[in-house]
Amino acid sequence: MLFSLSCRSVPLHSYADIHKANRKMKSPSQRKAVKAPTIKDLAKHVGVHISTVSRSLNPETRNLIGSDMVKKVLAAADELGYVPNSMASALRKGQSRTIGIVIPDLMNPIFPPFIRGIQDTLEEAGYTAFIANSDGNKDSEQLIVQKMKARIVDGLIMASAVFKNDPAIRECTKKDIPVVLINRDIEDENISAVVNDDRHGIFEAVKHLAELGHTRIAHVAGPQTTYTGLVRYRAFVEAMQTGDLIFDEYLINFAHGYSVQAGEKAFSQILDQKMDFSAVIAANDQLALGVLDSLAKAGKRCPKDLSLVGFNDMPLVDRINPPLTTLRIQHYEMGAQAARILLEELDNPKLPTRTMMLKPKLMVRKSTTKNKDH
Amino acid sequence: MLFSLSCRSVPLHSYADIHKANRKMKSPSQRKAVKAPTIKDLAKHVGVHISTVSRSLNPETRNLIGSDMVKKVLAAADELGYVPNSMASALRKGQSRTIGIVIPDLMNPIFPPFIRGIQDTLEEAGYTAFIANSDGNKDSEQLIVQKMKARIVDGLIMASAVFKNDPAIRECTKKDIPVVLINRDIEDENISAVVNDDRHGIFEAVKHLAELGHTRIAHVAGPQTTYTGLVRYRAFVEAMQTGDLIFDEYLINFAHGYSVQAGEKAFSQILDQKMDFSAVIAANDQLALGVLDSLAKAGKRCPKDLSLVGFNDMPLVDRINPPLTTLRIQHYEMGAQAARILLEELDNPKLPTRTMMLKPKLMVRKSTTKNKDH
DNA sequence: TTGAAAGCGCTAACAG
DNA sequence: CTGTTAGCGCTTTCAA
Repeated sequence: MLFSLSCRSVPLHSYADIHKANRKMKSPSQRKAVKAPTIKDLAKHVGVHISTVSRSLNPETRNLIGSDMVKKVLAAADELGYVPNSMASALRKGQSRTIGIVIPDLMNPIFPPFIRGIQDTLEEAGYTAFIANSDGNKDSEQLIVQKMKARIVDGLIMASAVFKNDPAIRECTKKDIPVVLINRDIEDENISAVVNDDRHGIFEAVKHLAELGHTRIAHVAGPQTTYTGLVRYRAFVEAMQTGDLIFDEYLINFAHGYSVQAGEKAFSQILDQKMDFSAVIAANDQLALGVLDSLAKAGKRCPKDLSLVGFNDMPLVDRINPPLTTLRIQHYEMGAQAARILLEELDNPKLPTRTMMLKPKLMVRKSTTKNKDH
Repeated sequence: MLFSLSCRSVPLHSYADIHKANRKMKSPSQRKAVKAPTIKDLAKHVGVHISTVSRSLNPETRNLIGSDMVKKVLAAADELGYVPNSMASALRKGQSRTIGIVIPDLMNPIFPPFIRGIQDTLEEAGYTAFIANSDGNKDSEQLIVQKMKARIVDGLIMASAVFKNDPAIRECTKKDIPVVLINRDIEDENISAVVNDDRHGIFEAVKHLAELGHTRIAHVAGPQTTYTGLVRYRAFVEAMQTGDLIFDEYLINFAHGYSVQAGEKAFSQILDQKMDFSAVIAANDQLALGVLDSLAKAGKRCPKDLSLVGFNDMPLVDRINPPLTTLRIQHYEMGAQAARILLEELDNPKLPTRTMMLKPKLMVRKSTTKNKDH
């Protein structure tokens, strides 16, 4: 009953708090209905015991029952429109065939493909998912996990894991409910994860720019509190220190969030330094859009005055002006993999955890071009 | 220092930190399954009967219990980390505080805001949602509804209702489980719906173009098997037959789906007729993108040679080339309204059904301009 | 104000 | 092969 999976306001952790939050709940309605037939009705209709019906209905135990009996039961089920009550079954079996997905925000375009990948994979295994939005809030994330557990989810896929010391995750590992991280790896717990190979992506971007003759490359980094922000930043530094590139830490600035505005602000500050550089790699597409805005305000143009590479390949960035060179992440496939791993761990809890890394693909478009000063 | 520039209020995490954390990591075998405490454990811990605990926990029945008792129980619940098993409660109460959402495809960018609106509203009432994708398939939709009912959802919000004679919907009304339609109204059943005012939107678009001097306007219509496709088409015809506009049915062509490709094909066929027109309204943004592609292939340019209006205001269409004039739908608000209506019907099953219409807003951008031939 | 007891619908031993 | 029985964890009469 205490249920609300997405929480944006005040952090609430105690049991009492949860109930307080729900006090405005409406009173239950007595909906009169043609109440759904139960297994009992079915049994009566066929003239056998309910356990016979149960066994006939379950493919795993069907072999225990005479095939003509099975046929009769199935026919009756069809006739009455019987649908088993999965709550009852879940209660009895102690597993709900439900998993929880925690993401920061469904409206962020990178998440729908993740989720679709998860859902499609889960569905084949007869599982369903609850989706909750944490809005990047550590506290609400913890509350969500609590509520997910109330729903007795069999497992969890988290895309919003805070980088380190995530209490929500600890909560799960403690109770031994399997968790798979997606898009974020965490190193202080023993948990499986599916991540994009950010390092590879950044190296690809740098290589691409280097081949175009760029040597002085700036980086609008993401918040270093996020996995992607940190990993891409580190990869950038590493990549720039190889080959004939000129690494200059003053060409790096950190955005305060993954928004267009944050990108614009961060890049403006780089621009204000009046330093020499001919290309920039943004930690994601949103930031890249901000770079574009900042550039426009400075009266400069992309790619003529500056080459730009994004990260994510969000929908429509191939049609903006100029079409953005960026790294395409296998979002859907990552979701599917995460689901697969979770399913396996559900099946065999003693399985060792693993981290799977999928490579992104550089989509070369019009926002990058040869360095003319070269 | 540049680095500090990026800090939020949260501390930075470096790899060094992580390794440090790693070293003191517990071995995986230490993960013990501590099975969640039940109400029984709680009762034992406090030394009272489970029904006392149940009553103390539930705000509705809490008044029946001594306030010091309540306090003790709550404290114990907190201490043990007790989270009630909502399956058990659902089973007992015959109501799950869960609702189902059926959409064609989560990856279609118009749906996430719908869902977020629904989720946020539901959350306040202590409800959660299951989301299922029907991929526009009538059969899978019906299957989904069946599964949802197995999950004992208390109600349903459907965005994928086939326009007419939807068996899935009939199934629900038959069983008296409340349904709210979103983005699609249905005429042969008595069901509440929340829709965008498509007619208003099309009229706004036509008016806008008329004011720019366009008189011959084409329409790339959506599939007439969909609610939006049909309603927008009809509105277009109606709008064109008022004022000084020149209506010509040969300037209308129907796309076979809501995809870019379908839009391109449909518009190419209009173009092939070599007729005179200076503007086009596409039934949605995807189709509008197709129009842009078709136009480019024909060596013409927007808005110089043709003004274009889309529908939906998808993310980033304001940044494509040219920024698309389109109609912004209140997706999030529609979702919230649908949830509100469902909640009310859940609360009071005898409530008369209603249809709510939200007005879209014309976002004038660069894809429309004055008709120079005028 | 609290306790006892009866299930919600289903599954899984254990018998026959 | 099929029936009996005992719950899963919780809510809710009905008693006390």
